[in-house]
Amino acid sequence: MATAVQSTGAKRRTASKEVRRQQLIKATIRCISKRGLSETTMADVAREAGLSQGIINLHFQSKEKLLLETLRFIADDYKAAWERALEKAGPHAADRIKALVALDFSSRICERKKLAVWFAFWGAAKSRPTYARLCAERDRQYDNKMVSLCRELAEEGGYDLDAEAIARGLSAMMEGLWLDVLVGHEDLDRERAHQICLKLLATAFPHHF
Amino acid sequence: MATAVQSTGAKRRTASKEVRRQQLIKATIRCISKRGLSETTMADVAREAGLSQGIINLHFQSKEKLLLETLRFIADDYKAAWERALEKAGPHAADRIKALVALDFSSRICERKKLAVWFAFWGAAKSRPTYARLCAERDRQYDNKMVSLCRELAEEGGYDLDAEAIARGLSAMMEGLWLDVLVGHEDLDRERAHQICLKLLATAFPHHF
DNA sequence: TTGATGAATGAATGATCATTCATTCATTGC
DNA sequence: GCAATGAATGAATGATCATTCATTCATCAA
Repeated sequence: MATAVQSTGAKRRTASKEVRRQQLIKATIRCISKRGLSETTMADVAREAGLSQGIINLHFQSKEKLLLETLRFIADDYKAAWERALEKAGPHAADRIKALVALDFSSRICERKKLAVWFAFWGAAKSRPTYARLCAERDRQYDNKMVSLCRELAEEGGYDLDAEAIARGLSAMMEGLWLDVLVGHEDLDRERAHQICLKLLATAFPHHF
Repeated sequence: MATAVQSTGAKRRTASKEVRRQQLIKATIRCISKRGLSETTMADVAREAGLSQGIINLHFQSKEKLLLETLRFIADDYKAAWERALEKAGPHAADRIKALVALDFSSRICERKKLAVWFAFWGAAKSRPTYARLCAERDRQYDNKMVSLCRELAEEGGYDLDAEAIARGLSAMMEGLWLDVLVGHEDLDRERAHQICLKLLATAFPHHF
């Protein structure tokens, strides 16, 4: 049985499971960012993907599972992005922190479309333990990395401060700035938000930023 | 025509418009924090308030209007709380900033029930311009106050830093920490979150914190 | 006491939506 | 070609929900 992934873009009416699932998840992201999480219907997603009504239940069994897979997808996407950013960055802790901050305000990550999806899920997290678990896991891995980088920099630079507090504060600040970018604040664009984070780093690690 | 507000707690079957509206808004907050925004039905709210099906349409015309009034209510409540906190605080900028930060992590404001409501609305904001406008307005007033306090402190203390960046960064950090408190992070409670903010202030304004 | 006013009820209505499934269609191995 | 396999369709179903409104009930002024 051939489960090989078909090359995209073909006009085949049938495609492999994996191709269809990706296609539907991406359509879901577009719908959520346009309409919101609860206003997104199965029919919307199917139409957005150019497919028929029943297709989602065929591939995901239920709407709930589609939404979960969508959350998993953007979480994995984000994780892959920061891991790649760390690979590209130099070996020095300061550069690595700089790379993570720059990534969070890059056009690839900090676009209103994607932010809308994150906050849609965060907003539903309290009453959906499954979402909360996934989101918490994402945060945990990222925060751990940030904490260890800040510790490294503090030690290496001879700074006397609570590195864990700085790291967690920085992570939180970035999420808060995302919210500000999303919710309005015409005077707060990605550039300015990025600057604000660098200012925090400059007061904490004056020799390095 | 008597529009006087009835004393609360009475067992009268009928009550003034204002009393009923408050009662329904508070029931809505409880429902949203339990069930989530979109999972909250009119029947849920009416039941939670101990009243009948049709009551909400009688007092608010539509579900949409009920939700809007609920958002307006918690925004006003928050604003009143920080204005009161400022009145109680001393005249010095450092004390006033300290009071605002303490408030955000007080049990009265930083409880998962209320945070859940805030994030439910923020999560829907992208696709509901009316929510976004209300939320943005809340932030704008608060941020302005915080910026002017940080400027004052910077000047008074002879600090050489971008006071606006510190202020906006601090506001954002508090929102981000709320999210972390809400979404999981067993190791992050209100106390620890409060500490983290104070650490930021201590690195920015070392003579005052 | 009575009649008028308006608050409150809850059964009925109709709209929206997730889900199902009988059927159609494309692909592949023989 | 010719099954056989499984992807895709979309009309039909049933559940959930906001909203309506005819009716009941409480209050108060005369």
